Amino acid sequence: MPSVWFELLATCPHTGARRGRLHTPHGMVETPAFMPVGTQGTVKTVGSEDLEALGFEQVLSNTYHLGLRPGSERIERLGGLHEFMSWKKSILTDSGGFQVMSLAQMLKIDDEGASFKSHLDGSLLHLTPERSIQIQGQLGVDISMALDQCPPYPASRDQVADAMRRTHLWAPRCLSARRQGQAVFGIVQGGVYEDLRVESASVICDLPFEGFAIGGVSVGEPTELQYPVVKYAAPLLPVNKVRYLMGVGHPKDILNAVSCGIDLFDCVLPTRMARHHALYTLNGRVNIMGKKWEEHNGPVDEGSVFPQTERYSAAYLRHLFKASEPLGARLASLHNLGFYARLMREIRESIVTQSWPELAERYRLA
RNA sequence: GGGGAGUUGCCCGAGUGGUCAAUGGGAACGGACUGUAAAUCCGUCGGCGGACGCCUACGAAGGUUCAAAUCCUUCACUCCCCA
Repeated sequence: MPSVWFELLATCPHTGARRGRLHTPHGMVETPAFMPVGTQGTVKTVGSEDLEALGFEQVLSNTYHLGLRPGSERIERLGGLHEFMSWKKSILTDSGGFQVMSLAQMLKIDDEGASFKSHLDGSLLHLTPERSIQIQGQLGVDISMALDQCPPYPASRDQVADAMRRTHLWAPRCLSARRQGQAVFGIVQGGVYEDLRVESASVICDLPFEGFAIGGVSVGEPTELQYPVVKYAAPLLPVNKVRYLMGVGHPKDILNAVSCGIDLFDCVLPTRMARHHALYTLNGRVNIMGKKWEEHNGPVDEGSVFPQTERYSAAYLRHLFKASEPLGARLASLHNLGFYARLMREIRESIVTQSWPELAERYRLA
């Protein structure tokens, strides 16, 4: 048995939704699942004990950022990333592929790899597929992502095809660079072009990865373009392996993708929105800085989510943000992560109880 | 009592004759954010009207000038120094 494997428990008869379990060295992840994003080994403003209390079973962290600071060798000497951030459950790391896009202006890329000029001090970080996998191995995470080239949106078909070709070139090199027992997920590229997605899936899914991801979405394309990609790309991935949609997304995007057969998600939205004073509720996103909350002496979201945040009034939360008190960002982060945790829990239940339409209706405004 | 500095839009603060409804900050109000260089970025911010514009504004009142936040006179208030 490989260190990471997927167990499909049920499939929704009406949609493509799947209920499953992702088994990792640091425990089981009930899917569909959402991973909070902890780029620098921390889900901003919340601690590992909070993530446990919220019920998350896997977090995402980042190869590029941790490789640069404090360095993967140091983290390895300190006992690995789990030990470093005192997180006992599963960790998946992004390979740095997203930074190939987001930090493109300080990057040189060729078939060999990507050379970053560090955003911290200008020093050079050479990220090859081998080095990316090596760093993730040193971090000791449960799941490493293959290094890919994630093209931005908009990008020409030629650029997308070129990024895909390079991603395919790198995929086998990632597999041969892994440590004994290191699980690696492959990434399908191809942008918004169906034929490229088909080609990419056939290449990537032919390789012995432990799981498969759809990359290159949620990079700025409109929803009307993202949904079709997920719809035709998800079924191209093996049924018996976990399917991960990278970087998604809004609650409605997650609902859509689950119904297309996606099992795993990550997104900065709940935590970033929280720091930008936006709170998720079943009635839509709320800007807690808004004047209307000035004297609202009750929680923003009645009947919400995380007891630790429900005790605080909207007026108080607004005040914390107005006064730039860090507690505001923290409470809002807990609130939003609580919202996402509940969303995923209800998604999992709905697949089993076959109450998908009711669920979709419940989150209609979210 | 004598000498000096000052009073600008919600606040701080530039501006010393026309290009000023007035630079910059902050506050306030609104918006964006999807594998995090993001507790960030963008917009509005005297009133009315679509733009052009008109009205009211730079302590108060008068004056000089084609033209004043800017120059002169008086008054009010604030701060500093010397007695």
